[in-house]
Amino acid sequence: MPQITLPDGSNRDFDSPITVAAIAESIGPGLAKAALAGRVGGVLVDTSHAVDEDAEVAIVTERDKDGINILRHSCAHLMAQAVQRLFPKAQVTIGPVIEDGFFYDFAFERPFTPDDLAAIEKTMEAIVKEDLEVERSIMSRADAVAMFKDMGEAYKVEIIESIPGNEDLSFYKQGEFIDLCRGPHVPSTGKFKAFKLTSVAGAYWRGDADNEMLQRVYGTAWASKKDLKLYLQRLEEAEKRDHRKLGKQLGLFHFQEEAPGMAFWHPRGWTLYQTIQGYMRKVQQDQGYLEINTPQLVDYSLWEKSGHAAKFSEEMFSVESDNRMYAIKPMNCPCHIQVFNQGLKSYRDLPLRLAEFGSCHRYEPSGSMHGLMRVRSFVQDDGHIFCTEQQIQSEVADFMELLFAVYRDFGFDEVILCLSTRPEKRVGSDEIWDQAETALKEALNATGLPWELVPGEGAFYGPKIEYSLKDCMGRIQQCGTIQVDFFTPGALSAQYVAEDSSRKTPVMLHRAVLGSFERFIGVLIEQFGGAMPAWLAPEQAVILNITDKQSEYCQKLQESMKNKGFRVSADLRNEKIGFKIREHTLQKIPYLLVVGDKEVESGTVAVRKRRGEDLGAMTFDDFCMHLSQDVAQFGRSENSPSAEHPD
RNA sequence: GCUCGCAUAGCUCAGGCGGUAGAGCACUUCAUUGGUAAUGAAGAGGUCCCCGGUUCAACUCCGGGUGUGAGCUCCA
Repeated sequence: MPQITLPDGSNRDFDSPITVAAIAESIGPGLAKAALAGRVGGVLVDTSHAVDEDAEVAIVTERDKDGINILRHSCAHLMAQAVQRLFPKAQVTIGPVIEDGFFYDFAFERPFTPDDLAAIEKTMEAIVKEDLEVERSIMSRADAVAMFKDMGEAYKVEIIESIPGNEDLSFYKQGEFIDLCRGPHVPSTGKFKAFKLTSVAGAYWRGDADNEMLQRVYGTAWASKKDLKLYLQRLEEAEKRDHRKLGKQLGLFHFQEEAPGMAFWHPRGWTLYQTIQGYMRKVQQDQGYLEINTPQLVDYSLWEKSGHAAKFSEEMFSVESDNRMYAIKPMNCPCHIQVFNQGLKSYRDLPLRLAEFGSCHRYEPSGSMHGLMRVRSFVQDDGHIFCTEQQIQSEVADFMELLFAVYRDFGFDEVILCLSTRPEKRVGSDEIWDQAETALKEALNATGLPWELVPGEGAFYGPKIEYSLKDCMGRIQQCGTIQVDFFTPGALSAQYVAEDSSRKTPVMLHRAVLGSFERFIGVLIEQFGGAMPAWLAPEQAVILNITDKQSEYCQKLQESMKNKGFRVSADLRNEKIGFKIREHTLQKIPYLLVVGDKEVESGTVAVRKRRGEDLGAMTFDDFCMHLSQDVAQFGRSENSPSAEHPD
């Protein structure tokens, strides 16, 4: 005699166990038709699920976020069915939901082509028209293995054999297609209204590069054609913010074949770069860092001692000269230890914070390179803090504070935090690891922000926190990091004299706020869609004359602003004002200063912002004041990307 | 590194089922001195990524390479 409580608090009594579908029917035929699944006591179930005791029940439809995800998950099954109709030899593997869509991995004798995708999509539409019922069933492991073996589905057999425990498994069948799946799923294949297959790519079985490569087909599914269209438009908009595209349009940098993965910075891009570096130099000085500089080329033996050669020799560029082997430095820490090792250090010298804008080269796999986000030549705002174990906690806390202040200045409010803890292969005692992991955890908890624990992914020498930002396509880009290192200082003989006169090995904290300048600038460009806030804009203002008559006055203004430290140019070409405004607006220059006879007479400039906002005429001094104030507030508040979104 | 796609003027892109190519913008010259997102006219500009092969003939077809895009793997 189940009593069902609906989300609005009302109760319904039923004489016997009742399915979610029947509950929906009892509420109304419209809801019954829209029902994709149910939520019983907070757990998602199929509409065919029978409720046999008192429970809170909600009907899940496409208006529910879970409903959309179920739709996407079922759409992956729909696609798998279509693939097997067209290509009976294709084997199914896994097909999960991802952000905005789904994918399914197939094992097939040849890769799928774009034409295949179109055919698969057509077959999917046909199956939707067939409106096949989706039936859930339970099978024992033995029966399931036998069935999939019989079907020639070797991967499914492997999946079942790798699932621990002995409980029965659930299956979903629609027409001739059956798949092992936890569910829930939509009640029938007629429920799909809008989907699209978006791309094919290779993907390793079980994510292991030693395994065979499968064919992964990506798709997206929505509650309506309109939602699908909006999604595709959103993608198009995001693509306009692509830093590679904007880098070209705004003349910031370029890449060319002769230097794969290495940027050529142009005047404007380099101005941006230098502005950021100058800012970081200042904030680090304020935090007690001492800036140093170390060689690009260092004898290979140092990398052997530090342990890097053993692990990364394939990814290091090397140079032979004078019968000596050098590596182009892939990181700065061994060099920083050399600086530390000069002269005898006392515990009184600790913590010693060394910083370097260190240029590094790494031979990244060709397929992993991506614009500025993943390059072979980059500069880190690198720093190494030499300290005692007791100082770890406060140093980590200070670093976190610095990092968040910097990110806020750049307009990043959303930072993804991950803690990677001890891996199986590691150095150092468990007590020291406990201490270091606790220090990092406490620093993370102190932020009050959510963070993710990634067990076993720490470096062999210590745990680490990674700070990531999202790019225009929602991909996660790791920028900042702090890592506790118990190993490298000892490996390179770093020591200090302790209070009791004994020699001790310092702990080293590797840390970077921005990480690679290249990657950070890539993310920054995408964050602002190229419309950099005034403090970062390579050109903060451009002065435009109406006719030749005002040229001299414009040049005087430009000179005066340059002397005040602003980045300003003058466009004195014989072009119409509308033409010039269009051009500099497209270049996303924050302020356009129009000067005609009126302005010359009154000593003013007519100020227009890049989004078209007209600030009217103001005296030249007032404008300089305005710009100073804008610069002073960095990327915060009114300069946030949402307030200053381009176009 | 792996899978699939792409590579044509400075940029963005057309094009031809094999007969050495085109637009818009940019550039140069001339005219125009015009008040808030494109003034007009003329001109110049290409080893159709590179190396092989097939062919009377290859930018086009085939093979290899390089770069690049999406994804996978990796990321000290």
